[in-house]
Amino acid sequence: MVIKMRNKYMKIQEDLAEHIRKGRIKPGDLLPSENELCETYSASRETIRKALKMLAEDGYIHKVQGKGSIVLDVSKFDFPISGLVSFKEVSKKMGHRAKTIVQQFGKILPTPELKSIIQVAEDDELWEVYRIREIDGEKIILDKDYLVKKVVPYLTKEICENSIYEFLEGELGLTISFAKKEITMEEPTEEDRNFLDLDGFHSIVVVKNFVYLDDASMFQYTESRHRPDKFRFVDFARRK
Amino acid sequence: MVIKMRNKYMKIQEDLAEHIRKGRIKPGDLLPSENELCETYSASRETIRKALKMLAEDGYIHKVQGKGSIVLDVSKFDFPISGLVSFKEVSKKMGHRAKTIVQQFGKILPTPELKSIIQVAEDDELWEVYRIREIDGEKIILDKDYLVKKVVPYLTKEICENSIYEFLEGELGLTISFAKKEITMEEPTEEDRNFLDLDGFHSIVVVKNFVYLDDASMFQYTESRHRPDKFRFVDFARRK
DNA sequence: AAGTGGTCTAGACCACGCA
DNA sequence: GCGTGGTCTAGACCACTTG
Repeated sequence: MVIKMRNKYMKIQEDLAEHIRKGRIKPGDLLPSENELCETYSASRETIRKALKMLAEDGYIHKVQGKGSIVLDVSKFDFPISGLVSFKEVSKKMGHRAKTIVQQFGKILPTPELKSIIQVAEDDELWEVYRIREIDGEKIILDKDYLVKKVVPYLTKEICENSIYEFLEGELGLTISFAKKEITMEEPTEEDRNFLDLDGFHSIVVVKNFVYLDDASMFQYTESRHRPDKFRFVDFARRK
Repeated sequence: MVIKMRNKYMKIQEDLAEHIRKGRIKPGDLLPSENELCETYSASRETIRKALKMLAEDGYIHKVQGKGSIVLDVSKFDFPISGLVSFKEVSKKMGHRAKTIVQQFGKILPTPELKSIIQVAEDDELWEVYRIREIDGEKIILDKDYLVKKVVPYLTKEICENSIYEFLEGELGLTISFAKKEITMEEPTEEDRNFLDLDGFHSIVVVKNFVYLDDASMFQYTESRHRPDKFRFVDFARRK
């Protein structure tokens, strides 16, 4: 178990989520009222509400004033790949035979283009890593990573073959806090054609990822270039 | 002004957001501490925290325990088209000369495929609306909408030429509460080729939208088919 | 009218960053 | 050790849905 549950409201959230996933409370039904949950978990109402708010954000329930919390059909919202999820996490979920090939690994000085994307000085070195993701024997994704060396002083090819994220968070103790993601379509470049099994495809899905640390400084830029047939992005949105 | 600000925490959130947007507090700076803000706004700490939480979710600030709330560079996060945004809202923002052509309008009985997507009975009629979106004279997007007639008893071609969302929320008083969005790439169909200016493009970005009402029942399914060169999706994500 | 969720308060203690 | 944000409490009143 990776997820720690030090806090009361997290435990409550996990417990309720478990109930919903296991189908002990059925979609369409109402959750017990907040006051009832206060008694069940021996917690104050604000604490219960915090747990319910997280469940709502994750698409487990929907709250209606004066009525209650409606349980949603979680099975409908399969594979919410929204948010920050690394390839390793995704491929684990999908159960595919996935493989990563580190195609390029080294240090570079920022090109003018990179300098405008990541906010770094002229002489701030960057790690440049190209990784090819193979699923069921086909080269599907090309990941181009750029990391600020000042923040990540140490990196090896072996680490890149596993998960860079795991290394950064586990070994280096860095806290990745938020990211901006941008999805567009592009013509495949020469590079794409060389590294990927593009067959007859005439376009590439480009996911640009701007990753920030806890102190709100950007330290990583990733360009994920996907063969279009294997790409899928799911998002759960609430109207404000 | 569309947004109502009945609540204290919303007013505080709006006020702080305004300060940040106007640059009165600069990116990288810290917001006043929560206790200071309590005094400034004569509010309790939980109320201030609720306002700050919303600012954090919208990407205005980033909170660090023991340190404070760092102001982010909002101008970096341009066009957050994430969430539920209708074509009319988007085209207004973009300032493009946009036009909508209602290509098809009528009532149908659900095909087996539609029945499995929207949960409706065999004899529940659906509105079927095809709309073509023209930007700068080019046919870029094909929107295929299916709405449950039991929920939307009345609809006209004229309404579809404007915004269906505005009509549903304004006139009918329906509350759209959440949606699941799915982005994939497909080969263009015969339909796509007929209705859109596809030129040499060999793929189509398909955005499937499953829209739910306040009572957690699905009432609309929309398939938005975009020419790939004009497509862009932006998402702001936080690591949990 | 009763019960639900939504907002707000005042106060307490904890975990973390920094000097 | 101080000040920061993070969690939790108990109680109050409001807004909304339903019988």
